[in-house]
Amino acid sequence: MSEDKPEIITQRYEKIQKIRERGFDPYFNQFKPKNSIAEIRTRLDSLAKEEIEKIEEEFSVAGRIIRLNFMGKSNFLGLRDRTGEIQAYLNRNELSEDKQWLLKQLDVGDFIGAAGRAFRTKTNELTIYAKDFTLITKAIQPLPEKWHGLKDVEARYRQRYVDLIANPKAKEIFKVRAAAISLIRKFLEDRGFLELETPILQAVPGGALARPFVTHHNALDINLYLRIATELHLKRLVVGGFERVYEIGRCFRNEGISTWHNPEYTMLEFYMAYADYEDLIKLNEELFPFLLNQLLGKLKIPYQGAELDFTPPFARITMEDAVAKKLDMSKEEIRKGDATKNWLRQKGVKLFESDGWGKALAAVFEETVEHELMNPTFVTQFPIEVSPLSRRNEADPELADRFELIVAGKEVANAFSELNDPADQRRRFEDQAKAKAKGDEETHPIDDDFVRCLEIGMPACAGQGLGIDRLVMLLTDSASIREVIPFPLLRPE
RNA sequence: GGGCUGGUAGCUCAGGUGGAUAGAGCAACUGACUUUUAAUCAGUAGGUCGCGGGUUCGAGUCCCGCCCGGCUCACCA
Repeated sequence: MSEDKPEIITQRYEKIQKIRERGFDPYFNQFKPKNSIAEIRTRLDSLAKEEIEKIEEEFSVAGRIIRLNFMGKSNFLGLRDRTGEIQAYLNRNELSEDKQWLLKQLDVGDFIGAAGRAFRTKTNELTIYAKDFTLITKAIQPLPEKWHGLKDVEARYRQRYVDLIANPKAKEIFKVRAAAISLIRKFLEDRGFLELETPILQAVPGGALARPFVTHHNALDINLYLRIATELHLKRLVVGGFERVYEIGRCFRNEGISTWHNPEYTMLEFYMAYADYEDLIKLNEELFPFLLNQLLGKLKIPYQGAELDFTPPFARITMEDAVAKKLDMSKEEIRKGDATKNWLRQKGVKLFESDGWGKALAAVFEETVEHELMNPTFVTQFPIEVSPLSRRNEADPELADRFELIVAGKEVANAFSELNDPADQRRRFEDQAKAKAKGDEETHPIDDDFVRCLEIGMPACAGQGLGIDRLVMLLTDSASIREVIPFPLLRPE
């Protein structure tokens, strides 16, 4: 309560003092509401004025005051709990002298409890006719302006608790997020998948190509990495006998921040024995329609001014065909690699000495085709060179039985038939090490235990990673990943 | 890191070419009001104009540097 605080804050602290002096507790915790607001609305919303007046039952609600209309003896308070909003009515003449005084101390943002019969006002608004009220929590900070809300993007993320109160859309996004994750669990568990948790702190950060965060364990005096993927541990569980296993968990990548990248993000990975990547294509064509129907009730959804059509089957194209068509190159030219590398050099894309035709193809794809694919599209048959954990295509060992699901120009899922030949896996790791030695900054580290694990024997298997945050962006028409993460990473204040 | 763009009251925003005490709405404070719901009416108060320099008789406004954002490119799942 120093002099430099805004006047309004000082006033509120003084108010709290006065409330205490008058014998009220500004942080009272013994009010137990009997009813949720949604429950009351479900019962009474459809009833007419006369029908409601016949109901003698008293309802008791608690919530945050989101609106105050005090007009002399008649006082209306808009209340919001986790389930909805309802209005309470208080007549000053029916309150004790102390409560009349306390009523005048209330501000938007406070929590109160109130009980009474229901009625409809003359404007037909369902209202709780409260004969008394209880102050539950006094708020100090005023809430943002009532009809513009909190607009300042930085303030919205830094003080998400205010954003959630002031902007209904923000709250809605996180409800959709929670519902989507819940439905994904149901979808997988209905198909016999088991959810297990694998280490976040890892000695070897594998399962993807990305720069990790480093941390240190004091007792063991070793450096550990925050996981960049769950892949290798989940496959270890498949080897151990969990033939259908998944994890929804946080992954961490020490890379740039953008509207599609947050340093920590949530990924679903699942692995399915006796399946191949074609089976996963079918599974995705069930999963996405399931989610969309449950959450939005339709398969064509708006996204940033465009329309995304999730009606299965989704489009399919091989990476080579896509690039060959886009740049008017023959597949033979792509396999030689010179044409794609030249194209990349012309575009100013950095190439490493170790890069082969596969890296070049993948880079060209990302430069040209990827961002143009709006409707969900399976891009299949990735080069082995960029797929160190994927099974080789039987007909063409230069390619992996792999696909990425691209939506709105962004990768939403990545899946493949899993490599389970330990000798091949060791060679792939060694190739990665060679590329690293030649200067490639992003390679997969050698994981000897994982090779040993494959020697124990992993059944034929397919697995997939799916970015939950990006999925929620699509479901909620959000332009930035920060909108769908409650507390996105920001520079400290 | 580059480009563009922003930071003015608790919140949302105004403040051509530099000019006198920096404005509005909401929120707040005082009062009126027995069915309001963007309540209304009368009155009051609230500001290191992101920070630091500079130019000028005079800077919210112009110049330089810095801090913190947003979009975008680069980088990257």
